[in-house]
Amino acid sequence: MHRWCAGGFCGDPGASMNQHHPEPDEKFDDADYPAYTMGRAAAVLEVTQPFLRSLEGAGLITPQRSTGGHRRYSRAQLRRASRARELVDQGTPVTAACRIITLEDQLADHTNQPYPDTGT
DNA sequence: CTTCTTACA
DNA sequence: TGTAAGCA
Repeated sequence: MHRWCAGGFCGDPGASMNQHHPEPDEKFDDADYPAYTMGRAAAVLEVTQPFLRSLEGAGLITPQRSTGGHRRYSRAQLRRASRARELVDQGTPVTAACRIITLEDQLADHTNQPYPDTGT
C-alpha cells in the first residue's frame, strides 16, 4: 500500500481511479496532496457539510477550491476538522475551537523553539 | 449524481 | 448545528 493510501482512504475524487499512484516520488506531504470532496470529508469525519463550512467560516481551515468552486479538503484540513469536531462535540463553540486549534498549532511550533530574546 | 449557496428551524 | 430548496 502506498503512503497516500495509508489509513484505508483511497478515494481520490479528482484523480483517475485506474491511474493509481505511479511513483510517489513527489515531495508533497501525505497530508497536503489528497483533496477530499465535501461529501467524502463529511462522511470520513462523520460531520455535516455545513459544519465543515462553518470551520472555514471561522477561519479554522481553508480548503482549496477546484472546479467551479468545489471545495477540496486535504488531509491536513481533515485533520483540523477532526480536531474541531472533537472540541465542538464536547460543547466547545466553533469560534473557540478555532482559537484552540490555532493555538495548539502555534504551540507545536514553539515546542522546542528557543524563546525570543526579550532583551531583559 | 455531487457540490454550492442561501435560508430557515 | 442541522436540514431544506433550488441551482450549476
